[in-house]
Amino acid sequence: MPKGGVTSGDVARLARVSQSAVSRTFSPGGSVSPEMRARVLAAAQQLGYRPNALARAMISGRSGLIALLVAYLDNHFYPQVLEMLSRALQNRGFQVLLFMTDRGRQDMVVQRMLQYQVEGIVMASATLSSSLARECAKTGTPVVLFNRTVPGLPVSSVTSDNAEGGRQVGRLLAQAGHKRIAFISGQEDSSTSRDREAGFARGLAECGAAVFARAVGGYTREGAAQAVHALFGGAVRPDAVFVANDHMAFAAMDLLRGQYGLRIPEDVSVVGYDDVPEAGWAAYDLTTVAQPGAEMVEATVAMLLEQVERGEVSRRAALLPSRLVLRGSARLPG
Amino acid sequence: MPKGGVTSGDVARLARVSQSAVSRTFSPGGSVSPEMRARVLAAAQQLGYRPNALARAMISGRSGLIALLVAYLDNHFYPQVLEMLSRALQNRGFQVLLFMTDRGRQDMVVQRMLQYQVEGIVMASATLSSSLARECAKTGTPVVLFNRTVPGLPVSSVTSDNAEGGRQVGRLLAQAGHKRIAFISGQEDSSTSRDREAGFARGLAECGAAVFARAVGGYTREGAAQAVHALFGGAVRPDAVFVANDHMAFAAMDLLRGQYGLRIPEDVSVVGYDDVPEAGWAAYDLTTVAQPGAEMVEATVAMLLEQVERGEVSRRAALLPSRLVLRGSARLPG
DNA sequence: CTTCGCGTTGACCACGTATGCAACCGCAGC
DNA sequence: GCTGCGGTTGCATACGTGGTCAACGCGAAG
Repeated sequence: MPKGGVTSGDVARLARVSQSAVSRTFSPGGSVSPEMRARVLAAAQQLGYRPNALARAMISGRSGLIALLVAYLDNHFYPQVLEMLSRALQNRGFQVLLFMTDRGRQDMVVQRMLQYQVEGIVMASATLSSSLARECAKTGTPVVLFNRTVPGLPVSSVTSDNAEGGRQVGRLLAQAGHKRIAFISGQEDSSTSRDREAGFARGLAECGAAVFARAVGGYTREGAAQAVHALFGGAVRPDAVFVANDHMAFAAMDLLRGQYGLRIPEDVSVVGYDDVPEAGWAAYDLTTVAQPGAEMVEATVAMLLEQVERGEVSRRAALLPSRLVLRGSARLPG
Repeated sequence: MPKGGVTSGDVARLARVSQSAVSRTFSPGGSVSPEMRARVLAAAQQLGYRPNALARAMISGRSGLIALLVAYLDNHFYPQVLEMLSRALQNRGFQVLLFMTDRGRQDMVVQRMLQYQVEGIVMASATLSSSLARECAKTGTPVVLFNRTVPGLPVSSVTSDNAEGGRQVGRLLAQAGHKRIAFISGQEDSSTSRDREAGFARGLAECGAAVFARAVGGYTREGAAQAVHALFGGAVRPDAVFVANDHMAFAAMDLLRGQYGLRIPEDVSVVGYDDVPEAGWAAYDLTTVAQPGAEMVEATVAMLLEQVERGEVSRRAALLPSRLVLRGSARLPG
């Protein structure tokens, strides 16, 4: 029962070479003659040697670990992103250390990440306090906010153009002739929700329209349900709703059709945001704004790894274009 | 620019104590006098000291890392599991190292996990070759298969009672008076799909019925669509379908309603498996078999950590009860 | 006053690997 | 034949921490 402990020394002894030779054989760019390399590899193969990544990280100062912080996976945009991010980092030789925010203990989580000497941090659907950002900057650990911005922090961010996406939705609904256009927000303090709403209002204004009513959905199904009740429980109902993300839009559609007996889009148009896979499913067929998930992931990885390679944190922001996807849940202009 | 390098030695120098004292202060159970502990903590606070988890792992032989291997996150059962597993392990002081299977390079992935000295491995929706299983056993790394079994391997597994779940579905559909009951399988080589199908056939047989037709769905939406075409493209159509998981069932329902113009459950009953959140959404309202995700996660964590604590791998299997959830997508008996 | 014992502390080594440095070898140029 | 040089190799050290062991101080018991 060798408790997993075959070391470079063991390989060296079997191959009758020095431990340095083994190390050089497994480090790219090491100066090793072909015959020695062959002997070392043969011995390593025989013993089932595997370099200890932790020891390597200690001496080289490069752990190869990237921390990934996620708040929740209910919104299916994030599992998609998680999968793509993980694959991309894996292909570039990095490992993903996954953290789920435990509300309130967010600072603890970041401490744990730094204890593990992660080389970079990606925060998706999670906020970073300014004190934590400073702490990361002090240790030289680059941070990239995914799908979120926090002005004034020494961290980078990758987002899609939420304002422009919202604006296009506003123009679409106004030009389709809707008269009472409502908005269901996400979390009020999130930059995505604010930007989408601001763009939405601008798009409406450009067409001489304005927001008829608004309610807070908080990015949850329950919140969306309450928002729908608030907007549709009164005497005069909206004839169109822009919901801050698809996840809430599905809840809203279920409720509008099931409980309020409304037809979509005949009685009310519904537009979402994200273009998660379910938006394309026949049961919802949701008109929405597509976030360029793949491009956002690619930008995140590029931005993060560039800082890792250069060894210094910088503060950049990538803003990727979003795209309106017309489906059947909203009336079309003309 | 102190490149993140404040060590226990730095703290010791500032507090005018030995490095051992700092180590003892941060190791639970260390013999330290109150005043020394206070001085050390003050110095650590002042310098922003954070113990290096990698160095600690090297000397203690306990990395605190658990590898989590996932194949895909399209099926929303897995994001849920991922979130719960991650939270549970996090709360017990372990960190999750996430890996996505890159088809074909699965052995490489396991090698990487072992290089990082993970203390345990959870494989969800991913298979383990027998050679890899032996390699893990050799290093003393416990492995738990989640929602999958592979007989004959020296690894543990946690599943729900797929056979019993399938049996209940069989009885339900037979007793509801359906005459042409079809089945859409998942991946043919997966234990979940095989068990569900076997139980399903048994449940039907108990009521004097039998499977009318079957097709392979492969656990993907595309595969499910092809299966639906295969089953419903002919002259005589099934009047009930048991789909091996919810993810495919949604695709089937979309197609049956949209393309075949069938009403659910009046023209055809549809039953799924997993009880993912969308199954409860009004647009689908899917009768399905609930897998006890929370309990499965709890069992996985308990089983894995028990082996980690005891320091030896064992081969156990947990089989948790599943529960039929009656909703509106299938006719009821009587 | 001596001795014993307990609680605390520090010097030292180990974990497994990467790397600077010196030593070594062989070969070409003079 | 001697010198110099490029390519290899081994020795020793460092990374940051946990644990072992001996030393130390101090109070209590004899």
